[in-house]
Amino acid sequence: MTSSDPARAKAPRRKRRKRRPRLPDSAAATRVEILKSAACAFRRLGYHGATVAKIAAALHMKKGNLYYYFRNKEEILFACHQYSLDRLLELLEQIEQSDLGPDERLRRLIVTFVHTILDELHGTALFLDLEALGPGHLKMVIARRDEFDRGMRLILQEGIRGGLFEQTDAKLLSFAILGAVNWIPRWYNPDGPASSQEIGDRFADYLIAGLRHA
Amino acid sequence: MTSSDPARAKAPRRKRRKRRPRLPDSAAATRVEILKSAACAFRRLGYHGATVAKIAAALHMKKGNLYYYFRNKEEILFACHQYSLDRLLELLEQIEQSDLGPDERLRRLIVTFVHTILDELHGTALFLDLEALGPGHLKMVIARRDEFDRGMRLILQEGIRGGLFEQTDAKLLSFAILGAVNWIPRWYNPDGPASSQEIGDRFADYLIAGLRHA
DNA sequence: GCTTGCGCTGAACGCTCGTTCAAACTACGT
DNA sequence: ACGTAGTTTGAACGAGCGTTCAGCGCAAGC
Repeated sequence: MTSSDPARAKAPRRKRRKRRPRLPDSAAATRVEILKSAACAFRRLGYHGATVAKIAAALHMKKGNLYYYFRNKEEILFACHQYSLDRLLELLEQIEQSDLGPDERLRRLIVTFVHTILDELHGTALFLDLEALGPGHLKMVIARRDEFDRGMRLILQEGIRGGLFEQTDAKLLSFAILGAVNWIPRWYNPDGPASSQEIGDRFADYLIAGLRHA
Repeated sequence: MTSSDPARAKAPRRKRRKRRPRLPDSAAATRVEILKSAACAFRRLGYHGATVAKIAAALHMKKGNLYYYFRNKEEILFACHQYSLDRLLELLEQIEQSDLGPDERLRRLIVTFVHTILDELHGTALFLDLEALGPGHLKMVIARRDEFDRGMRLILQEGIRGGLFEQTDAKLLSFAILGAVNWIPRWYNPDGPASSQEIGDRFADYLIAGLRHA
């Protein structure tokens, strides 16, 4: 017996949601498979360029079947973002609870960020195709993205206040770092000479060196 | 009989080109207006998300009129890339012909790059929506992009060889720099606190500082 | 006033895509 | 063997898109 269904009572906040099919647990693995295929297609072709038929074909499915697992295409995109943000915020929290110094925090953040994006998310650049999200989903994703931004900025400010880093605008710095990292999927080639570990290390070297006092 | 008759016999090399409308000179200004509107829409919505109707509406036109100036949507995208690459390669050549040192070369490249992208191209991130280009156009754009890449890498290698910059992989460095810069349009707000000049300066400070010897 | 050609429009066309759904298939408990 | 719940499919639909084109307004030249 399923225990009491939450949020069934009223929920006057939102428009009446269509009933969710309520999939069994065995479907979870397939859902993730779809997410990976979708993320890959979104990255290569953009949200509107990637058709549901292509996303399904990469898994040897027909497109109709995707609607057994997701309500629509936009929900797939949203789920991709949630999946990525889960990993990244989890990483951030780990670092915040550690007792490392600002430079070591930043290094771990960059190295693991690169590793996560390249190896686990198959090159899903973060913060992509945001405009295709519906207003409600967009708000959620932006809120969590800002949370990550803020965490990174805190590390930078900590380093600046402690005199470890040069005194500059932490906001611009964080944009520069995130830009360099988020751009990686555009040129990364898994069969190329540089491994994800190596890229993460070199990027961390470079991006942290620029912060230090001359 | 496999001779290559360039005129009309069979022309197996290229598909038969449709007649080019050959517009009068007065149309050149409107063409650029369309390019700017299109670039803006492509950036915000992606190539497939930006409809020709929206591109036209921003100029108070109807979509049919765009086909008086361009053969199709893909040609508009291609023209956007050519326009950007013209500016950027022009900038690169200016720098190469100067007698500045590697660090000053790189500074000028970054500062002017940022300024050009933000103020002149209205945030057209370079190398965007490449997958939407036809094979022929794609080849041209990639060739010119590589030319720019190579120019930047040369500056870096020059600095490394001269002992001014730390010894690392120039390719990865150039990717990091281009990523940081190309990501700017994603967060830049023209009405925000930071001007394009200021952003260019701070980015150049940071990105060059990371190269110097410790 | 008439012609000419540029700039532009409205309507129409195919085509592709997202989405729906009834039916079919599969694996398993009884 | 049968029923049932989980999963997949094929076909169909409607909307929206890129593209075409005949034709209209209009300004300049004769």
